[in-house]
Amino acid sequence: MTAGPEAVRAARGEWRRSQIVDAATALLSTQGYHQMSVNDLAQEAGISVGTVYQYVKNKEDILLLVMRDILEAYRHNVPRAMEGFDDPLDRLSSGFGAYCRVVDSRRAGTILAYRESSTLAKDALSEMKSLEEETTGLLVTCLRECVEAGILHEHDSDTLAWDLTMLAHMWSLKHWHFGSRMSIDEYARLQFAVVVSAIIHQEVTTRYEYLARPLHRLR
Amino acid sequence: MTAGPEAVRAARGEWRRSQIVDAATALLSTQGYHQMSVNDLAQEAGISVGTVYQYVKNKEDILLLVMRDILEAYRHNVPRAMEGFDDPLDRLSSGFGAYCRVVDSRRAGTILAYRESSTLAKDALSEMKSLEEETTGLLVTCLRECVEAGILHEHDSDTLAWDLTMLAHMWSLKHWHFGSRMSIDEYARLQFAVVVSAIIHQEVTTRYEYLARPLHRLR
Amino acid sequence: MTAGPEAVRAARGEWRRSQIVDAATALLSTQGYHQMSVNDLAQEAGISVGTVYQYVKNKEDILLLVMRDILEAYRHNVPRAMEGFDDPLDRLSSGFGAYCRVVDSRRAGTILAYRESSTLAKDALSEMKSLEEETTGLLVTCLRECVEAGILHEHDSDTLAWDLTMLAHMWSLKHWHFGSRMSIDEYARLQFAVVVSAIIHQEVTTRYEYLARPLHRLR
Amino acid sequence: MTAGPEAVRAARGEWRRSQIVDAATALLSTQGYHQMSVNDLAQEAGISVGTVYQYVKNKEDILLLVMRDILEAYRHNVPRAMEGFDDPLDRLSSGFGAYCRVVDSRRAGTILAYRESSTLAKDALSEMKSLEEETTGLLVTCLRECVEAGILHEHDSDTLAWDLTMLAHMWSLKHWHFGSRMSIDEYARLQFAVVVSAIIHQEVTTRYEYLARPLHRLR
DNA sequence: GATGAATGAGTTTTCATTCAT
DNA sequence: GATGAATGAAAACTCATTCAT
Repeated sequence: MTAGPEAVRAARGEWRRSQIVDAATALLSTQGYHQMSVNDLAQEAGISVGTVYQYVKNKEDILLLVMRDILEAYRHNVPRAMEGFDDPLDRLSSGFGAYCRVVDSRRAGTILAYRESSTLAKDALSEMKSLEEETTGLLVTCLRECVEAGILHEHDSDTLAWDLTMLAHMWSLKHWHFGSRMSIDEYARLQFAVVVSAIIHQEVTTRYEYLARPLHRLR
Repeated sequence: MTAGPEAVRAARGEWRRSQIVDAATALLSTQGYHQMSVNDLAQEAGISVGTVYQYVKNKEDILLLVMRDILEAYRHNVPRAMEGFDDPLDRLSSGFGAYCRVVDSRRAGTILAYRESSTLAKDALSEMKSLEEETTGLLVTCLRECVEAGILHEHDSDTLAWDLTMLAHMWSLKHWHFGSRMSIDEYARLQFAVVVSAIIHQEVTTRYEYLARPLHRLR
Repeated sequence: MTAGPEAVRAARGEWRRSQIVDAATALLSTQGYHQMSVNDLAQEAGISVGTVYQYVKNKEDILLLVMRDILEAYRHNVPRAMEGFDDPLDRLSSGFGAYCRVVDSRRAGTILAYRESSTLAKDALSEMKSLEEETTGLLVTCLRECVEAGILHEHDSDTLAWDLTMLAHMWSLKHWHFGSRMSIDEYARLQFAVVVSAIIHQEVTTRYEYLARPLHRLR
Repeated sequence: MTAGPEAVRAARGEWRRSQIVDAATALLSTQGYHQMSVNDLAQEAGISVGTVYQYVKNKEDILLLVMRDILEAYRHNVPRAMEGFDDPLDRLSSGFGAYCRVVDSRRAGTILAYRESSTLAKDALSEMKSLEEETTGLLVTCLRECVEAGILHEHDSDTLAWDLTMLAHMWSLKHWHFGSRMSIDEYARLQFAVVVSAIIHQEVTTRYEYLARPLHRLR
């Protein structure tokens, strides 16, 4: 069962592109996008400039590849982590935890997304935004379900979903502060508790203590 | 009482530098630091390139000037807003509000700080970090005082202070989302409530309802 | 009578080279030599770059092939058109007509010869020049025969032969002007009349009216 | 009477641009446009690349400058040479002579116009064409006046004007042939005679023998 | 002190050519 | 013989910085 030549080509393309993404991520974490020359990138990736341009349209395309890689990781891991939970707050917690773990696994890339999104052309930027909104949308939905289930108070779900997202990103953005003080799982649990305890119904706090235990009892 | 020639020089320097900061801020809000050429900047400022370089060592120096301008605004406005309150939670609320208003008044600059910090040289970067920590430190102190006063539960004050800072910055970072939905004052009040209601003592909620009213009653 | 393997190889070579010339001619008519990449050429020819380089030393070689193709067409068609005429002016007219028709059939190539001759290396250039002089030489000879036959006045045959050549090329070079106004045969007849009527003996004008009818009676 | 700073700037611009045109003409006469790198050009002109780009938008702009220089020379010299003649055939002769002398003075540029016109963008090309047509138009008008004055037979003035133009250009295009055999003035007289004697009225040939002496009596 | 023309190192991108499969 | 991915030298162009006026 031999694969056709297009399959081979596609596979090589994937491989090359991942080489490029890896090298770019490595370089971009220590320097800015503008500081990184394509020649440097090629060297880091162990290939020639010409080869880079065989798999990438522009330098901007490299950025796009890196950012798409992160956003795709969200899009893949977050929904998967939310499957199989009947309780909406459990679901939310699991989703947020997954989100944080993706952030942790691509810290450089997350920072990049903040730093360089203005570099992207109009349509690339809106592609990125809609990918981001897709994942945030899952959190919004889940928050609404918690309200319907009587777990959380009526509130501005949009804002709180963005708060969760932002606090997850903060793990990257302020990693120089948090990295040495706690693990990503502790961080996720802590920040989840901050947001949720602000809106949880008094009556169910005990039931969900394992998720959103009052902060003063977390440690 | 004539000022010496050095005083004249210093004053002119101040003036020129503020011209430069203003022009840079204007340009940087629509384009990145790397997209902004020093020629553009000079034109925007209405002076010549040569003059720019008379008051600035580098292009990086311009960035530094702009960022320092913001951080100085924090350093000046936040403490001033915290003066004259006996109650530590009132003080915290007022400080956070001031912080948010500075963020609002220099939205472009705030984004800049995230985008371009990697551009800065080592020592410039740590100067910026220590300026930022100085202001965050005020919030940390205040949170501790709230704990001592029995208003807030014992908690990780560092983390929560950074949460407050981060959520303030979020007004800039996600302004495309929030800008059209609420005013900066509503935003400040909302986010303050989120963080504080997570750790406020049950017994004092009523007393501080004007500050940290449960979210479901905020609107 | 089986052909030896070298014969097979030579035949394949011919075929490949003609593929290349055809593709090159097609591309060169819409874009310049420098704008045409060897990859484009290979694609147009339906073969791979590697194969192109198996039958061609350089990119310049491709240019040479195309130009040689035109000059060979002159070398082949012009003498053939001049065969079988007793009268030297008839012969000249037929030769010039054939020359014009070759120009018309390879308009792109003719322009190319003007555009890109500076691209050719020294020896390639002189090869081209001597091929061109070979054909022009036929016209020179014929003009001289006309003089000997008492049809044309004594004149500078070299110059007039080049005039004829140049005016033939002009059909390509200014095709945007002439293309829509007359056919190639009308054009050939017109220009032939211009040159010949300048030197024809008064006494024979009537005899040759079918060839070099005074311009004012041409239409 | 001091000139304003804009005047100074404009003058410098003129000077720089003429430096660039001169250097470009020199290089382009020995190599093609594509072979000429902007770095080479700058070196030849004795200035830096940066300076070149301060006075020129693109590399294509350089080509444009060179070609415009020639076409402007036609536009200036040809009408001037045609002034002050009552007789239209005298006028035509003088205009053609001037045209040929411009060709001679910018031989490299004339070849360039043939070689590189396809390199120009659409609108630049049509600017060039209309400049060329402007000058050719003068010849067309003059030919028509000769017809009206009963000097020349009714004929296709457009075609003959282009023939004159083409034959003038030929002095550049085939200079390797003609350059060593005659002067530009002899050449102009010869080619003028070729074209005109094809259409001159029998009755006036004697009158204009100084202009269009039958070719067999030219030498 | 102010100006802005000049500089040239450095960046992105292309493409002729090679060579392992 | 045929393929086409890989190469890297070379080109156009930019822009931070300097310095003569």
